Amino acid sequence: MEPRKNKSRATSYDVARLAGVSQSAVSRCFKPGASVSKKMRDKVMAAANELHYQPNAIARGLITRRSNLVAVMVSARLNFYYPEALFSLTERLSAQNMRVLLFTVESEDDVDAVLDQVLQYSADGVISASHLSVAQHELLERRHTPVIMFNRYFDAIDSTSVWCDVREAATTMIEQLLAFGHKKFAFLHGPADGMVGRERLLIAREILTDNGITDIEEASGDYTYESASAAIQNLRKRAPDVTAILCANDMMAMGAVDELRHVMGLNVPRDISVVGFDGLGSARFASYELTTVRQPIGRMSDAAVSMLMERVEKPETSVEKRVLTGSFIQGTSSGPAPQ
Amino acid sequence: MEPRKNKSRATSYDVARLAGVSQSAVSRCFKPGASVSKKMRDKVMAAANELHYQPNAIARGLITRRSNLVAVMVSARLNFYYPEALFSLTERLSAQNMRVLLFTVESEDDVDAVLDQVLQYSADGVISASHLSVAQHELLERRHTPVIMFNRYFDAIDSTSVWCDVREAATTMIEQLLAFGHKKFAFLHGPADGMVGRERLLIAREILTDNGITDIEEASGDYTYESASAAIQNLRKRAPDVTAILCANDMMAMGAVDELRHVMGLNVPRDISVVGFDGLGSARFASYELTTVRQPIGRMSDAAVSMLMERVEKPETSVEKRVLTGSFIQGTSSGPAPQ
DNA sequence: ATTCATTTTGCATTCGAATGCAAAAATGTT
DNA sequence: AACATTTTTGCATTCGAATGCAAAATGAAT
Repeated sequence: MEPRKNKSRATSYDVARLAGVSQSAVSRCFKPGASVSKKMRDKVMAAANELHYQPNAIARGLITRRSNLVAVMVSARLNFYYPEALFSLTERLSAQNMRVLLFTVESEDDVDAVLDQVLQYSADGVISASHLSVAQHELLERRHTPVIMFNRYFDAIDSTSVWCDVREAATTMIEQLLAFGHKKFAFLHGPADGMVGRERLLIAREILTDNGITDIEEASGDYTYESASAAIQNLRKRAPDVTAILCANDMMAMGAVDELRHVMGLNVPRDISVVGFDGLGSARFASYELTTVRQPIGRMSDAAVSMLMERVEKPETSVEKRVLTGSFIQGTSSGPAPQ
Repeated sequence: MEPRKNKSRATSYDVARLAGVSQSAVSRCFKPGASVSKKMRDKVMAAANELHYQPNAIARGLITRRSNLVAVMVSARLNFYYPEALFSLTERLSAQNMRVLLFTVESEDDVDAVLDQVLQYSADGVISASHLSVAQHELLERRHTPVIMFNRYFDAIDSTSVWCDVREAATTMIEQLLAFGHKKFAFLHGPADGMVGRERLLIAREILTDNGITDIEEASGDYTYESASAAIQNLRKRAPDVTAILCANDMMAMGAVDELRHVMGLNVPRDISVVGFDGLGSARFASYELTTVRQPIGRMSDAAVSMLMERVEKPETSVEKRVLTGSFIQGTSSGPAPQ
C-alpha cells in the first residue's frame, strides 16, 4: 500500500478503499434517495468520517451538469438598497442549497465580461439587479441559464422578473401631498439609465396629471446621497416655489432633506416636503423618518429564489412576472404645504 | 456526422473538430504563455468564436486544482459596515481573476456548515469577517486553504489578518474630548462576542485611564442603530451627568445621536457629545457628521486580497499581520462639554 | 432445494479541460 | 542535402464523482 500522496483532501476512492467497497458505492451513499443497504451505508459513513470526506462539488458539478451556483449581479453604485436585497437573497439561496457567486457591475460595459464568467462557471441561474440587453438575455437563453430580473420590469425583452408595483402606494403618497395643499412639485430623478427611478417618477407624473398638475420641475442625481446636494441647490435657484420634492429613491431623498435643512436652513417638512422610494432601513432613522414607499425586499427575494429554482429544475418553465406591491410609509419628511 | 447533441455549450472537442486540430491544441490556445504557433492560434480562435466557446471553469478547476473561487464570509447582522467592505473586496478579487463565493453567517453556529461548503467547492482561499475558532482554522489549514481574517486581529490563534489600528486616532479623538472639558464618559458597547468593538473600547479605556479617568459608565447594544435607543435611555436614567458617549461603532453612534436629539430633546453636541468608530459613508451625512475613527476599507481590502493571493500562489507563505491605521474624522457630533 | 423477483453492488464510462511525453514539423547549421 | 536543434502538435491519461447496465446477493415463493 502506497503511503498517502500528500493530498490534503480525501476522495471517494480513498473512502472506498478504507471501507473495502467500490467508489460508486461511496457516491451512492452521498446521494439522497439512492439504493444502499444499511450495512453499506454504515461502513461507508464510518470511513468517510474517519477521513473527513466531503464530496467535491466541482467534480460533482462536472458530471451532473449542476453547479448549484447562482450568479447574483448587483450594481456596486447603489450602496444601500442592494446590500439588504443581497443578504436577503443569499440567505434564501443557501436554504435551497445553492451558493452565491457574487458579481458587482460598475457600469453597463462590465456586464458582458461578467456574463462570460457566469457562463464559464456554469452557474445554474442568474439573479440580476442590473440591466441586461436583449443580446445578453439571448446569450443566457442559448446556454439554458435561467435569469430572474430583480426589480427590472420594464426591460425591452420579456423576461422572468420580480417587480414591486408602487402605483397604489404612490397614489396614496401623492394624494396626501395634494390634500396637504401642495401645488408645485419637483422630481429628483436618478441617472438617465436608471429604469426603476424613471418608472417610479413616471407613475408619479401620471397621478399628478390626473389631478391637473402638469407643470413639474425636474432635477437629476445619480441615486447617491451626495448627488442630491447639487441637484437641490440648482432646483431651489430655478424654482424656489416648489413645496414638494419627489425623489426617485430614498438615498437621494435623505440627501435632499439634509441639504434643505442643514445647508439651506429650511424646515422639512414645514417649508418643504420630501418623499422617496425604497423604504431603506436608514430611511426610518429618526433624523429622517422619510415618507416613502417601501419595497418588500424579503418577499421579493423569496419570489426571485423560488422562480429561479423552478426554472433550474424545469428549464422550459415559461416566463413569469411576479409583482409585489409596495406600501406607503408615513414619515415626517412630508406635511402640509406652507402658507 | 451526428447532428449536434442538444448541448447548449461548445466544448474544447467541438472547437477542435471544427478547427481540425486536437483538443489539447485548443486547451493550449486558451492558456496564456503556452507554446502555440500563430497559424494554430488563428484557426482555433476562429472556430472558438464561431461556436462561442469559453473554457469550462469547473472542468478546468478539477484538473488544475484551482477553482479561482474565494469564499468571503460576512456576518449578516452588520448591515452597514460590511457591504462597503464586501463590494470593495469583490472588485479587487475580480481584478485578480478570482470570483467571490459569498457566505453570510447569522451566528457562530453557522460557521461549521459554511466551512463545509467552502471546502466542498474547493475555494482557493477564504476571507473571513467573522470569527473562526481554533478548530475551524485548523480544518482550513489541513485542507491547505489559506484564510485571511478581515478586521479580526485578537483571535486566539495566530492567523494572517488585516487589522485597523485605531489607537492613534482614538487618542486624538479622546484627547480632544478631554480638552473640550469632558469629565464624565460612557461607553456604548457592542454585543459581548463583538471582538472589534471590545478592542476599540479597551483602547479608549486605557487612554482615559492614562488621563486619570477611571469611572466610566457602561451600556450595551448589538451594533445596530435600533439597539442604541434603549441603551441610551437606560444610560441617561442611571447617569445623567455623562457628557461624552463613546460608541463601539458608527451605527450605534447614529442611533445614540438620534435618540438624544429626537427622543430626549437634547442638543448634540451642545449638551452631550457622541463619537463612533468605522467611518461609514452614512456617518458623514449632514444629519450626523459623526466624529469618528475611519477605517481605510479600500486599503484593507487591497491588503486582504494581496495577502490571500500570495498564499494561494505559495501556500507555505508564513503568517502575516498587516495593520493599517485608522484616521480621526472631526465631525460635529462632539464639542465642548456643557457648563 | 429450486426458481424467480427484487434489491444491492461493482464495472466501466462519462463530464471537459490540462498536461507529460513522444512524434512530427519547422528551423538552423554545416 | 543531411543532420541537429528547437518548436509545435497530438496521444493518452488525469482530476473526482455520478450513473447505466450487468452481475451478485438477498429474499420470497413454491
